[in-house]
Amino acid sequence: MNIKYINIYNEMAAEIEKGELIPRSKLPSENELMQRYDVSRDTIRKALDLLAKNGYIQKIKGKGSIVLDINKFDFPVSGLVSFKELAQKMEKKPETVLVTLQLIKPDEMLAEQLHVSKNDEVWKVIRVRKIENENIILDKDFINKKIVPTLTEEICLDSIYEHIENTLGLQISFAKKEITVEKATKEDKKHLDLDSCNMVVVVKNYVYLSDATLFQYTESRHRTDKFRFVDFARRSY
Amino acid sequence: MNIKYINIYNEMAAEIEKGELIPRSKLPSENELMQRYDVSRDTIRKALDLLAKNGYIQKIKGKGSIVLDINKFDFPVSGLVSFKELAQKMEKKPETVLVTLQLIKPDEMLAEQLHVSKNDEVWKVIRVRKIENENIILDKDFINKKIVPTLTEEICLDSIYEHIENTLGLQISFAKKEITVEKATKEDKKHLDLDSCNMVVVVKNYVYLSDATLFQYTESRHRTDKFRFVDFARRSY
DNA sequence: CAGTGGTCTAGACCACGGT
DNA sequence: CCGTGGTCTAGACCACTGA
Repeated sequence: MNIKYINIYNEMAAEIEKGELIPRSKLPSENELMQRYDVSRDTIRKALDLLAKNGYIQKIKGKGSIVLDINKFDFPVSGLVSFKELAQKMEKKPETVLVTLQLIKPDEMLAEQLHVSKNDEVWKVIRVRKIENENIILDKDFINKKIVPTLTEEICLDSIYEHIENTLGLQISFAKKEITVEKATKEDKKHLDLDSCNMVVVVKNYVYLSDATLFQYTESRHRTDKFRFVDFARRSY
Repeated sequence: MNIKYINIYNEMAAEIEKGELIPRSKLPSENELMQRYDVSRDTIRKALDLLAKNGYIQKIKGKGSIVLDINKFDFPVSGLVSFKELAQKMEKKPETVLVTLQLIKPDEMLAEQLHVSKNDEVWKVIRVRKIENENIILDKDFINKKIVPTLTEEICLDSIYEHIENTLGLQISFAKKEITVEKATKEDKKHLDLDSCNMVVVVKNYVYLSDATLFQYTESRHRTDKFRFVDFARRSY
């Protein structure tokens, strides 16, 4: 990227994560940062706004910006502590099993959820996520075939997102999530190692590209004891 | 507020919510909006950035901004569908029962969570939220007495937040949330109408003021069947 | 090509905190 | 009082879209 304020953001975010900028200490003032990076104040402000939005710093009028303690925060990063991150934190190797990969005609409900007609084709991908040989998460993905024409077993076992962004050059832009707790279905019981309680946490995810087209609907069904969602939220009028 | 871009944001957000700006249609261009509101482009862009951040619109380079369908989105607003909002959507009268209101000395864990010393005093507030005569949510609040010196039964039954913002003039700025599913404790069973499963959704909330001081730790324990969390998330580098 | 949004600049004035 | 961040302006150039 050749965008100055994003470069500055990334540099400063890295410094905070590495602990080079000490939590609770003051950041250099905007004027100082202007000189240090040799950019205009507006550019510095854009970088600082990004840092603030993502929970790295807090700006206080008349005083300055202070570094927040991201470790005490148990860092949110992406909102959802995804399967990969979860596995990394537990220092265990994640494993993915592909259960289903097929093209289907959507039923009425799915057609509405994906904003496609009943005659369009949709990829249906079902994967089981394992940690320490236990089946923890059941991922059900539905992807508009018009947007992603081909999908292979390798892509599904690796990362569908990477394929979309890197190979197809599409930009994932925003998503709407919904989290509920539901009774486990027969499908859940079949694929997951559930405890006696038979409840699952269901994360429904509608994912949009940068041109606002909906391209994927995902349902992620988690074992309750392994589920954790962390969120950093700023007030916004 | 006398801040132009926030006024413009509020006006446009209201138009979208009322349906005066039609979903999937194009917004006027930034140039047009500059003239319409008689402000600079930067001001318009700040308003549009806020709209984008909160899921009202999507900006597309080279094309324009389009209005997103917030109804299809089942609108997130504040992230967490709080007790009040939940009750409003169900068109039922919410009811709050105050179980505990006292000053305590924090134990080690709480002292760390609230960043206070063991000799400081902390308000402990426990409330039960009822809908249709069922006990749905158990709210446990711990508030730094240094920041909120007085707390009465009336305030707890109304809204602690309103008291803090309106009466004390403090600004709530950001929060960190964590959502997990846990086995119900004796306290949960005592106060909530649980089903056979005895699980609760636990929402832990660390709330900060605009000067980055932590002033409240809240634990909200929900009956699983009445819990729902909605989130709109934009990608941010 | 013209129009759009994205980035960047330089300068102005304000409200706030602390001296 | 000065230094801080917050708001606002005017103008410039770029990359992208679509005719």
